[in-house]
Amino acid sequence: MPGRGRRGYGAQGGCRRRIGRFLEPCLLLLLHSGESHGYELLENLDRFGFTGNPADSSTIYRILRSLEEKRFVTSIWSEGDSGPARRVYTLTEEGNLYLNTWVKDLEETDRILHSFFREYHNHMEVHHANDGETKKRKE
Amino acid sequence: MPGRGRRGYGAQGGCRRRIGRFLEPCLLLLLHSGESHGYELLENLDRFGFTGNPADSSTIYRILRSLEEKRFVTSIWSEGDSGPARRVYTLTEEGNLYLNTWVKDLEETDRILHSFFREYHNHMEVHHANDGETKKRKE
DNA sequence: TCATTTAGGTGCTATTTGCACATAGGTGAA
DNA sequence: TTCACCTATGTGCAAATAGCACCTAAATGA
Repeated sequence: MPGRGRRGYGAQGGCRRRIGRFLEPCLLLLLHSGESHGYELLENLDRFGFTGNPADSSTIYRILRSLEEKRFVTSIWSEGDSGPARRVYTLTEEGNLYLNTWVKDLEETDRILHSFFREYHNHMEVHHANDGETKKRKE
Repeated sequence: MPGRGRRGYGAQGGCRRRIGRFLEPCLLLLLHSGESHGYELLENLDRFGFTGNPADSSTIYRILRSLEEKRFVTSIWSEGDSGPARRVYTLTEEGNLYLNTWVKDLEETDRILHSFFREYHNHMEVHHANDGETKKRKE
């Protein structure tokens, strides 16, 4: 394999395939259903089957701000009929496209994850089969 | 919901469920098959269905060192019959247990990922159905 | 001799995240 | 009316992670 230890790696930008920032697509999907604000989104994240709490509220607010910087959402302040003012976010057309690329990326992540499970179970099957043989030989 | 925006979140350590450091379980699994060194492990990572290259070599070497710090692997220098010396890693019993907890964690990640897909396809189905109705009304 | 392969590493920087904490309006009970 | 609590949005800081550029060095072969 040519010069693998040195540099290069194809200059495609490396392998960023992981579920860091996984909350981002969750928020985008929630916003696809209609505009909402941070605190409400935080509560609705429960739907995504996180065990326990999905994230710190600061993370949610920061992700929403970064989405706005990237023009994937817009926001306006809204004086509600009760409680303090809310920053209400709306998904943009670009945000919708971004959600689609996230989904494709997560499908790829899913494939990689399952190839790990395949390797794991395959190996463990053989491993345990060998265990059995060892036991047989010992008998 | 009580004081969700403030602090707390159960003090269980938050939600770290993601595939950051996903290479770690891959390396552990490879080492479960038998001792190996960094460069060889790098080549064998291909098995895990990464599209393109899995990672920078520096990442691999650093993960292996951190695994050793945590006593999940041990290493010795080995003067091979060809090429420069290699640092050969061996999985420990603790490392084996750590691999098992990784697998459980990844299975949970898989569940969360699929609950996202379920939400997504569910929502998009309804969304497109509504599109259809809108079109009908326009006709 | 000299480029290349094999092998293992360091330094720097950007990003992400969790935790603690700040701020502030609204609501209801004592 | 005071005070606790809920709703709502944020900042500051530290640790972990990862990519990229770069360094070192032995072996190999043209």
